[in-house]
Formats: sequence, C-alpha cells, structure tokens
Amino acid sequence: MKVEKISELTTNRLSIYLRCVNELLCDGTKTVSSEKLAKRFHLNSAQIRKDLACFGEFGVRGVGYYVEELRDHLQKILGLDREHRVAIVGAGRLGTALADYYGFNQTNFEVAALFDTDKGKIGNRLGNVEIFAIRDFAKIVKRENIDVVVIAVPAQYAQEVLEDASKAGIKAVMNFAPTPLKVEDDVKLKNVDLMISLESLSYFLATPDTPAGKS
Amino acid sequence: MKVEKISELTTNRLSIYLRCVNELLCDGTKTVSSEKLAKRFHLNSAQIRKDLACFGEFGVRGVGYYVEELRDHLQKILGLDREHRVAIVGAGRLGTALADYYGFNQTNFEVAALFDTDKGKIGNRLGNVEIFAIRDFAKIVKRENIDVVVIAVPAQYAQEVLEDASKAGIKAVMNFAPTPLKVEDDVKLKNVDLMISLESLSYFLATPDTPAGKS
DNA sequence: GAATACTTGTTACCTTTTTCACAAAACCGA
DNA sequence: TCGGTTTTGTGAAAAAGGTAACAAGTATTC
Repeated sequence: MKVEKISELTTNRLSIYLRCVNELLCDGTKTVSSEKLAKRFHLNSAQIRKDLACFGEFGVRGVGYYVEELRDHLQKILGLDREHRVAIVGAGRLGTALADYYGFNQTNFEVAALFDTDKGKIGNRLGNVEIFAIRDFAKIVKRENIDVVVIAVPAQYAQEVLEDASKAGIKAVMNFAPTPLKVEDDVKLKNVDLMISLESLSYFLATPDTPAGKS
Repeated sequence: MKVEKISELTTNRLSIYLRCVNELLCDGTKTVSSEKLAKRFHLNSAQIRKDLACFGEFGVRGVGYYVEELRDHLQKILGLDREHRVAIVGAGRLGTALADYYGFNQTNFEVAALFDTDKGKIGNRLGNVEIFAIRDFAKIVKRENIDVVVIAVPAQYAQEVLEDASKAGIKAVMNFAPTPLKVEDDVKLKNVDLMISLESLSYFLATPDTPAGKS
C-alpha cells in the first residue's frame, strides 16, 4: 500500500467500482478478479488493482477480491458508511428535480432542506422536505446537521450562496450554476456544468473526423 | 498551428474561454491578452495560447486577441454557429427540469421534443415542447431534425434508449442515468453522473487531510 | 526610424496518469 | 507435499497533460 496523495480521478473510479461491485452482488457473485471486473465493465484491470492498492491490500492472490468485503471497503473509503444530509439551494425546476433524484433517498444522501427566496414557495413542502427562506440558512443548516450543499440557483446568485455555505461551516458544495466560483481552501467545490458537456457534444458533431468514445 | 488530435480537456476549456470572452464583450472590451484573460478568470495564459493555437493563429503579437473575433472563432470551433435540436427522453422531474434549463433556449440548443412511456404524459406540452410516445422516437427525430439526445430515464432503461437513438442516426448523446452504457464507435456519449460527484464530496468529507480545490 | 515594450506561437521541460510486465503469494488437485 | 495455475501488488515504461521560457512579430514612443 502506497502512502501518496489520491487523485480525484482515482476516487471517481472508486465510485464506479462500487457500482459494479453492487451489480455483482445482485448476481450473487462471491469473488471476482480484477481481470473479470475489467472485462465485464470495460475497465482496465491494472488500474483497478492500482486504485484499490492505494487504500490497502483487499485482494487475495490466486483468488481475487471477495465481492461483499470489497463493497464494504469501498463504501468506507468513500465515506458512504454514514449518512450525509443535503441542502439544495434554489427550489426551481432543477432544485426540485434534484430533490427527488434517484441518487438521493436511495442512498446515504438525504435531502434535508430546500431553500429559496421566493415567498410563494417558502413554507411549502416537496414530499417530506420543507422549503425554507434563504435568510434562515445558517440556522437550518445547524439544526438539520447538513454537511453537503447543492447550488441550483441562477449564475448571478451562486457566489453569494457559496459564501453563505462557507460561513455556515459547510465543507462540501456541488454547483450547477454555469459560472466560475471562488472558494475557501478548505471547502471542496464540485462543478457540474451542463453547458460544457453540451458544447463538447456540439464540438464532436462539428468535427466529423474525431474519434467518439465515452466520457 | 499544430495538426494533432484535440483532447476533450482542451475542448472543455474552449467552452470556458467562450464564456469568459462573452463576459468581456459585455464589458465592452475590444482586445485581450492571454495574460489578462488568465488573471481575470484564474486560468493559465500558456494553456490558453496553446489551446487556441490548436485551431489557428487567432492572436496578434504585441496586441493579444480581438475579443469579438475570438468569440466568433470559438463558436465556430465548438459548432455553436448552427442550431442544435435536442430531444429529452424521460419527462420526469429531471427531464422537464432540463427542458427549461438556462442552457437550452438561451443558446443554440433548442429542445424540440420530450419522450416518455407514460400515457398520462404523452400529448401534453411543456411550454412549446410536446411530449411524444417513445414508440414514435425515430419518426419524430427525423421530422424534427433532432441531432442531440438527452437520456433522463431510470438506469434500467438507459441502454435501450441509447440503442434507439443510435438506430435513429443520432451521433451525440448525453446520459444522466447512473449506469455504464455500451455505445457504437461513431456515437459520442457524454455521461453526467451526479452520484460520482456526490461520492467525491463524501470522500473529501471522510478524508480530513485531503486538500480541497475545485473540480 | 530606431529603441523599447508587449504578446503570441511554439518548443522544451516537467508532472501526472495510464499501461505494461512480472515477482511474490495464495489456492488447487493429485 | 508438490507442481501448476491463478491473481495480486508494484516498479518501470509509456503516454498524456500542464507549465515555463523564449524567439519572432507587432505596436508605441521619442
């Protein structure tokens, strides 16, 4: 096991491995080699081994990995062995769509609060989740033990929301607003930029000789 | 100008440059140097020059880049000088949220059709956009000149939708379902995987000594 | 018109990431 | 127990990506 800094590319792949391993578990598979895993899910076996080796020696030579054990390790590494409480800021279509996204409420991420500035929305509920005034952000974050914030507001308000989150002690933020945000060094900001993805598709369509491939 | 294959990292940055350049245009800026652009938007000037140089010599030594001209070049390169017609498959919350996303209808991407299997939804309209039966997919794609498909259905149906799209001649697909899809070599598939992003945040929270930083 | 200041395009260098290859380890069948 | 097979973990090589440095242009000043 190497003690070095883990790249985000690696942790992203761990998420994928976890998903694959869960699928194997559903099939009733007990053990799996990196080679079999790679073949089935179109991955690279050396990379799987190397990624996993960053966190310990989970495999058994000659056998492979015990699927259930591997799942437990991956969940632990990714911090999915405990619940995360999510606040979504912006109760527009995107925010409300995210609030009952398959990912949430089916995993250890629980949407605990929505926020908006629209008085017509404040106080309403979306399923079990109440829509609060953004003014009460810090208070609710504390009361509801929120540790992850999703920014789903128009671009011009995103920076402000990020700063509110930072002030409230939030360390993990996912941003859907298509604008570059400045962030404190101790806050992890993950940008999800649909325009970039769309324009990447557009580039591909405009450039016939480019090899396609996933991403 | 180098003639080599362009990486997706490069084209993604072109999207960002375009966004920055548009902001400069709003400010009335006429010319900009790679250095000024880099300073203002927290980029690297050498990388900007290198990325741009892949596509031609757009700059003037001693001056920099003419902002308007640069915008036109970037739009052309990214294929944004012509309209793209988008179909969204899955008229659930996510699909409908995407249908009136800021990105669409404010740019050259026009949502031309929604698709669903739910008889209660088929025939309804969301703004100007009609919801069609997935059965009519190929027909509508042709009639509406659709060239980009967005998959916003539950994971278990995603592969099927992708294959329908491929059969209908679609070459650019954006997938929101959290599952790995197999795709023809000539189809560009762009995955937007919110679970991976969330789990990346979770990893960060679970690993206190990790430096944060954007992504 | 020459000297100075500025900025690009590009090469060379450095860092990160991926892939390859194999010794070491564990299992299996006889 | 032993020889053969499988498969991991890892160091070394290769590929990809990012940064720095600078020669070659262009504009501006005096």
